[in-house]
Amino acid sequence: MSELLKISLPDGSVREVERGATPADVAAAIGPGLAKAAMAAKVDGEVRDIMRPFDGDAELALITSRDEAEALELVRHDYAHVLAEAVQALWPGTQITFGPSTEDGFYYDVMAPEGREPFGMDDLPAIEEKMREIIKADKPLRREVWAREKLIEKWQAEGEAFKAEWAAELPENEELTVYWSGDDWLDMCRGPHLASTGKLDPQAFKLMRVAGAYWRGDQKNAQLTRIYGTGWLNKKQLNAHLHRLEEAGKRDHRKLGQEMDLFHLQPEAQGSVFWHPKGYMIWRELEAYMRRRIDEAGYQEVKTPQLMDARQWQQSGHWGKYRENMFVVPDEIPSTDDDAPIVSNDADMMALKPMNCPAHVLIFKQGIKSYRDLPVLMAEMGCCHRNEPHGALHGLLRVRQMTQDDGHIFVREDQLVDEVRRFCELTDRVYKDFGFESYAIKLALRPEQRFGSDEDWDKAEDELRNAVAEAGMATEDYGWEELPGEGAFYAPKLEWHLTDAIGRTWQVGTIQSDRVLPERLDASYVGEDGEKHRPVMLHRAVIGTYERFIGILIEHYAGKLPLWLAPVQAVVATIVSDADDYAETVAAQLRDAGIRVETDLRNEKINYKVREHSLAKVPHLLVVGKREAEEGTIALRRLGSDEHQKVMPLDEAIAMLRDEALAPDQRPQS
RNA sequence: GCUGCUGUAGCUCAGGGGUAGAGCGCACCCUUGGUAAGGGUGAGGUCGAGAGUUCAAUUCUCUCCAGCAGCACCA
Repeated sequence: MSELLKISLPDGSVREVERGATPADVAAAIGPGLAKAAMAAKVDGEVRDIMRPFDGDAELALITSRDEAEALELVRHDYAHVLAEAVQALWPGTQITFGPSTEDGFYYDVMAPEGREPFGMDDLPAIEEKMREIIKADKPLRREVWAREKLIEKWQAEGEAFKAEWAAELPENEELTVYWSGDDWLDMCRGPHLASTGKLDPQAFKLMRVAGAYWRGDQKNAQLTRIYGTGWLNKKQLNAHLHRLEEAGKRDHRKLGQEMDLFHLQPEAQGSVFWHPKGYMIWRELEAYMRRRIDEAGYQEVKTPQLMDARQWQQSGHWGKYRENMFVVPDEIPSTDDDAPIVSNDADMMALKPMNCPAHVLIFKQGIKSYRDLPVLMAEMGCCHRNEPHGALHGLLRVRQMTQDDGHIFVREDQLVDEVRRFCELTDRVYKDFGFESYAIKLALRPEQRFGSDEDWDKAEDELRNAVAEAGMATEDYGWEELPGEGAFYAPKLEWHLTDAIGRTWQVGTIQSDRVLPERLDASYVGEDGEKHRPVMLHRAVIGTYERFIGILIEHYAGKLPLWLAPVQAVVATIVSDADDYAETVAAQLRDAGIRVETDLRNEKINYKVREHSLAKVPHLLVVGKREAEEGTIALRRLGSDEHQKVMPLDEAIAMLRDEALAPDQRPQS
């Protein structure tokens, strides 16, 4: 057997190296520049330490900072380890658990020593300082394979209960590795890592915040302190990231909602929105648009009760599986006697609806349905209440009173896939109308807590999978992914996700195929054979809820809503008070043409008015002075336009604005 | 719900054991100005709520409430 190994490089060349050689040796043989730049190695497609010897002949690609995705992943993982080492150096007795890289940085979950409070923001500067020390010490990171028993023993001896538990539970066939940092600290880790801590840039990371996180993501377990950081290849990248965060903060719908006077929230109605006139105008336009879209798609709109008796919710199954999230109301006249309880202990219960589905089944059940009547497409702008945990509430994106663009499609088995596919097309059309060029579709599979047989779930999951495939959307372009355990208790879900200003994704659209509820509420139709059959019920929403969707729209457009959605579409601003009468005329004519217009006749300079309305994100500013009043023109200034103004006859301006203010579905097809 | 941070004028924020400040906004006055802040005067605050320590608390301590970030949960 030859002692020389054949290492093929990306350029096709092959180098021979001694057994025991490492990718670092190859890099050094190629040139000192590469030796310095090489961070890790891709050996037969697997990213490995640059100091780890080859196992045999291999294909090798060296990873440098030019392979940005891989390089970032490596440094972030290393920052996480340095973070853990720093925390233990500062506070001996701290337990360490788990610390991966993330989208833009890293975190490490730790448990403060017994008797010490969880780490807080005040501790971060000291940790950062210690991390810099460790980086500057340029400690070699050395990989070793350990026997499981030895590893568990070590963790137990050091009081690392979490690590010990984890080491014991790693799969039998997995090789357990540790990484030494210098000679005095080690962590159990699969790797890979850089050759030494000194490869990190001490100025390219920043600890961002601390938060609680449950051990293994389970609320029943101990809560650890998660220390988050952002980490980059160099300081320039770090600063660019911090700048991006700042910019994203400016798009926050809560901030814009206040600045633009769209809505507010207050403690007396936690999680429920006070829509101001301007914010509600967006809602009205959105609702009108959705009505046109669902009319066109063949839905019939209904309206169903807010309050229903607990018995109804018991029958639908919500009482058993969803009660924690429901607002329950006693069905009793409240006592006005100061000495008596407001309601008796055994009052009958009602509940505000958390979903519209049971009520829609009740409508479906009125009268007898023939197989010819199916599919029945029922829609409701359904206002629902869900008793969400306080910590979950988030502006418009997570509320307790929400209005869904809900709908239920009752189908025969043979119609199911086709209807799901049609729905995929509807969502695509709607999202594109709002300029969402990319979104993600995910399939949430059966959860642990569920109704129905495994066969039904197999079938339901397959149907959704197939429908998306038929629509051509089960691809990477659509972020296609399956999420085990994430489905609703009654059905698997297809989910459509959009992204907010700082990159968090939110579910908006969904469709779920459900055989449970029609069964529980005994919905049926008469088939061709004259027998009773169960319809399948598709629960679906396109924009999800008006609250969330408007929140996402505000962030998506950074407040600069397209003309058709803008609450104030135009402002007529005067330069001199002599033009006041003319400005009123202009505004009146625009109003007659259906444009939402305001006048600004204040005793202020035009500069001031331009600035103010620009900041208020009014799409069009119509400036009128003496000249325009005499000539019957206006000077139009568009928000965000480079050209300053365009003087045009009033008629022309009105016709133009009227055309531009049409919703996407009302525009002539080009 | 859990962990951490925060709560001072309509908004953004400074301050600090002895009853409170700025800028913007608002009101009034002067100014009629041609495309991103003209000038002046003035009004406006139980310093999130409650309790404790103190001669004295907006400031220190505790409890609660709310907001923010994350976790868990979810549209």
